Amino acid sequence: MLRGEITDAIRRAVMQELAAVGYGRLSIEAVARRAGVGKTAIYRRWNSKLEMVLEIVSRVAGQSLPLPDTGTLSGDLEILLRIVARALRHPLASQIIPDLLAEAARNPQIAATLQESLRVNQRDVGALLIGRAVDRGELPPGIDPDTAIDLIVGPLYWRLAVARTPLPDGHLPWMATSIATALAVPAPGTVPAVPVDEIVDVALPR
Amino acid sequence: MLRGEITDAIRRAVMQELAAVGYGRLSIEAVARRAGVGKTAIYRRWNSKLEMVLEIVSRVAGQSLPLPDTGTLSGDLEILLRIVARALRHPLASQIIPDLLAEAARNPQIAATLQESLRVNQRDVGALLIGRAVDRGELPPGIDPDTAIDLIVGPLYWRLAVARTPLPDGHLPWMATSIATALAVPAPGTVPAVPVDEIVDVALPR
DNA sequence: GTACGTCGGGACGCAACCGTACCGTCGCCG
DNA sequence: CGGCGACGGTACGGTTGCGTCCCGACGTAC
Repeated sequence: MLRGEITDAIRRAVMQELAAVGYGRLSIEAVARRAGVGKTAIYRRWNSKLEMVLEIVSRVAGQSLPLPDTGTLSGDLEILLRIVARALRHPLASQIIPDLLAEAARNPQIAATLQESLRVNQRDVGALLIGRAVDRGELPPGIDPDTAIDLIVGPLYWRLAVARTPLPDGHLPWMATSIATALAVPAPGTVPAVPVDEIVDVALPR
Repeated sequence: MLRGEITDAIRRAVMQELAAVGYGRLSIEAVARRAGVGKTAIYRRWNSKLEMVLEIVSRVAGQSLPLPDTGTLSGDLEILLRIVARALRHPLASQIIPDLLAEAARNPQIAATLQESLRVNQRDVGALLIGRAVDRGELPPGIDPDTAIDLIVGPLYWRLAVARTPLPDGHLPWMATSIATALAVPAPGTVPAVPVDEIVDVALPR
């Protein structure tokens, strides 16, 4: 019988170590040291560093969140933004999430796990919000959920997890309405307004 | 006299190694191996792994890009988005950028360097675009450059560097106009009365 | 009270890398 | 043509981590 308190201590230590040094430099010995635990206790539970991290992280990330219907798209968006903002402000999460996402770019297993526990969830949330808005007549039908998620999560993620600039008070409601406005922009005509290919070529030579 | 060809080979190897294993696991020996070079040649040029990476990366990232005036905000945005999209699609850059940004969250030196070579540049670009748009009457004055950057770069960065989902054809023009629309959403509370000084500051960034 | 299994701790051989030092070679500059 | 210096290569001692094994100490269930 593995003792649950020990397992919890290891889990906690992995999250802290992950935040402190990242996945790349995470070592089993450091985790054991931080948890006040023998290496044996870890190897008794997981077979490898990858397996351990994936199990622990996906357990945390896999929780689905309730999204109440506020009656307006921008209201729904504001709630979602608040949830995301709170998550991204968490000292551990704000370090671990970008780190693992970067690692996912080179490790298919991590990518698959995050895909499953994060992205699928997200996509459903996006589809839900849009579905409601379409039903209310706030948005035209036919919006791509992926595109919507880009607009909704992208700016906030950039601000909090990449630029790491603090958010002014009362910023989220503005962001919500401004995203709602952007989502309502209809798909473009076939011809782009400006021929820019040559300019781009000049700016970034091959 | 250090031989420039050797320096170039090392630079190239560092970028490749950075993309392959990330900063955390980057080792001098692996760089030397990949570059076909002795460790001596590396230590003769830089004192540490951090110093080496910072010098090489900031040299690449520090280039400022010309942003022609297309006559409309969405046109300007589309050019900027194309440039960013091309950069984020570059196989090396798309791995290195998220990795270093994640690392920056825990290493102040990396954060400072990236801040200087990337973010400052970006902020100026944002201020430039907005300034033009305000002059044309496309946007109300008083928009925060940081906020604008969030909306402009966030969705695309999320899509290409985080979610890593391919971009549908003709997506960027839509994204540009939809971002332009979002930027025009007035901030809650402070719509009309903006001091002239701020307008000038936004329109003509120093 | 006895037996079993987990516990922390320590030691193992192996591998990778650090940063330095010392080679003999080779190419450039004077 | 001679010398200086950067070159690749190799070896060094030291550190860190791997994954495994064994130990004596608990504690719990029976």
